Amino acid sequence: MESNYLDELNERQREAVLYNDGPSLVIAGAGSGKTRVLTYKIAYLLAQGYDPWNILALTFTNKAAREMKERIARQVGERARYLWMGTFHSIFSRILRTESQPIGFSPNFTIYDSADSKSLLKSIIKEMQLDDKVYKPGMVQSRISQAKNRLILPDAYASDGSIYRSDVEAKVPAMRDIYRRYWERCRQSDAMDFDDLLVYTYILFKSYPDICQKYAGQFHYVLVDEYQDTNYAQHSIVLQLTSERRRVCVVGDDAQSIYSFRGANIDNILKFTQLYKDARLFKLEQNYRSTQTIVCAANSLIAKNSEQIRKEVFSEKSVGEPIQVFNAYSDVEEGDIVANKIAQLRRKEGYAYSDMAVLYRTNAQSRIFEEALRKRALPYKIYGGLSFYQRKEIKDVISYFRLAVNPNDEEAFKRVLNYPARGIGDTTLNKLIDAANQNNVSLWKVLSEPLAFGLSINKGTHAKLQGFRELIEGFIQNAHEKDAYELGGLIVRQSGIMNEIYQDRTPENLSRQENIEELINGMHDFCATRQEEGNEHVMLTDYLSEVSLLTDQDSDKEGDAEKITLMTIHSAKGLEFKNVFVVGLEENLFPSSLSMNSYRELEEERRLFYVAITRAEEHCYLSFAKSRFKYGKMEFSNPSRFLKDIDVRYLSVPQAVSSSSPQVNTMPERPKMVVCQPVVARKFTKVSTVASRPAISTASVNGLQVGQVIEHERFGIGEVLKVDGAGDNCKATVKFRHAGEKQLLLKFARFKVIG
DNA sequence: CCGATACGCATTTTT
DNA sequence: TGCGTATCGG
Repeated sequence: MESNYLDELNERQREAVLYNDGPSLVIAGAGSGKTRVLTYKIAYLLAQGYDPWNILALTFTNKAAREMKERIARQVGERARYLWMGTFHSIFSRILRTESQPIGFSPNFTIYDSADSKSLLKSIIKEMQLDDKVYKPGMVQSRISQAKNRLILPDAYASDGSIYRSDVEAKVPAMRDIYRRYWERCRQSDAMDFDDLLVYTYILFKSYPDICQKYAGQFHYVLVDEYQDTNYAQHSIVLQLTSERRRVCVVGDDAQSIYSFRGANIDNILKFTQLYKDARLFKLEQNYRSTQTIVCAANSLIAKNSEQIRKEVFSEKSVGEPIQVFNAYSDVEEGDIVANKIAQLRRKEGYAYSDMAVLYRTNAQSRIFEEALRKRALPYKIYGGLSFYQRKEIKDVISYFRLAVNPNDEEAFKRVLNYPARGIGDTTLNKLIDAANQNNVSLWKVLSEPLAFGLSINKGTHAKLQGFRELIEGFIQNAHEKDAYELGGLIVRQSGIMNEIYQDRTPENLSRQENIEELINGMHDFCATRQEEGNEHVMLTDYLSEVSLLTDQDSDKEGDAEKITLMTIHSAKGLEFKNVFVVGLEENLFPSSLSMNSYRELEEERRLFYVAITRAEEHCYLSFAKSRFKYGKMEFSNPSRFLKDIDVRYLSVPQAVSSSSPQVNTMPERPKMVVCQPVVARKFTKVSTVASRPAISTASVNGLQVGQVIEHERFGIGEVLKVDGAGDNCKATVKFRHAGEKQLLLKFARFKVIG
């Protein structure tokens, strides 16, 4: 049994798995079987007599944790269930909920997502009467996040001269005050943001050595995946937990460090070896994923970076074909080339759609490829965009849940105080906030004892506020008695959200209803699973603590089986596809003055490109467009400088891209489109309307009727469900075969009626 | 307090 | 260009 899986490893991998006498660092090149090493190592530890609850394995995504757990379960069965395996954030939140008391939180503390913390910062900036044009909430948020990632607390932040100087230089001297206020407000609300989960874990272990001892004692072996993506806070906690026992293995690849903007620090890998001087270093250099050409091309690119741990990744797979570079004239043509190539790969070489991925730098770049694929009726799925849990109706419902568990939660409170509308407006809310700030208490406390906190409001408002208080109090009562699923349904009904949304059946409302139903169904599944695992009562708080750390990257939606994947390079990390298209490789994708100013960023950009290429198993295609529309204007650009960093021997280039790229200084002549005939679109200019009845007059050439089938230039073929509005505001709701339901503003829509 | 219009701002983002 | 937020008027 034991030798059986060790045989499946190469020599390097086996060494890394078997060495467990002290700290170790595994540098795992792209596609070198990193996850395999981690899973086998854990299986090996279990076989060696470690108990699963004594092993802590930290990952960055829920998905990675889940996959690894499944793979281990295949090796060792039931015991895998008792491993401490999860994301940094989920493991630490679990610890923090158990140990919440000493750091002054309740076990039910709320986790603010970034929208919550941004909204809190916004109101703090407003209250401090600072200009939000200067103190941009997003910027303030990222500065605070950076500080937290470096474990700099408000006091240290305020007293640090160099930080203050840099804030003054950035014209934001009040940063330290905002930070302190933000920090206090979160505590007031019994809430932590994502960074706090790390910060407070660190504080907890630092201030209470006995608690640190408890966990350091429990975790006989600690493993960390994707170590190159850890920030200083995560790195420090790993040290707190392992410095005594020194049984720790971190796995990562410095060449794939692409999250520095989130505080990830490539130096952590180097720091690790400095702090654990005796750490054994293992390098996994055999790539099992890609052809030799792809591996060599990727190597030649990354060799240009100066900050790296030297390694020579190699492949013993076939040589493979050169990486093909597509040199398109326009963005539309780029889309056409890619879509045609995909169709060809499927037709001539028998690849499945799920074997192909289109990777781009930013989500905004997806559109042109969507259109090209849709035009050819090629099925695709697109990652990114608004997550399920970010949708308005879901956030509303969850806010009620959050209040039921923690009424001090300020962001949830503000969100639903007047949703559904109950006549409590901004004026009243501001009075509440003022009173709360005056007395350093939460909004809920003010609401509970308005007189004690000197809230001056009229009788009607008072009654409305008390109505809201009673509503929430009822939920709190029920939260102790009912299980999550039951309570969820009750809250959706009693809060009035149901009424609000089931009022009319506009398409938006319909989809909201579906979303809320999906959420409630999800709660049902959650309760059922937990009950199977032996938990008798699954409380709302259990559900919330899980759901607030969930992103919908985690849930694979139905029907993703046979589809082309469109996603950003960042979210493609850890995945692999037979054929990969790396698109939109222009030089001036971003204004170079804003970003790309430091050498480090340049190197990271190269690593990003490296990650993109190494997703490919068999074919890799690179493409760029010399001209594209950006913000409605035509823009011209040269191919990315990083293209030139790849050794030409591995490229198949239509023109001289690699050695001397064509300089585009003048308008290039646009060639005739040969690849694809554009859909003939007729522009709607005038729409005649019948007064008072929101419909377009019939029969005229420009008229659009319910039931008609149209072909839209971007969305393809669809059926008209509804037409309303007048004049320039005339809108049509159309259900498209591939794009779903869309609202079209007829003034701008370009389509033709085909039936 | 809600709707309609006006303005301004556009990276990547595992948690 | 196209969306998300700010502001004004009913």
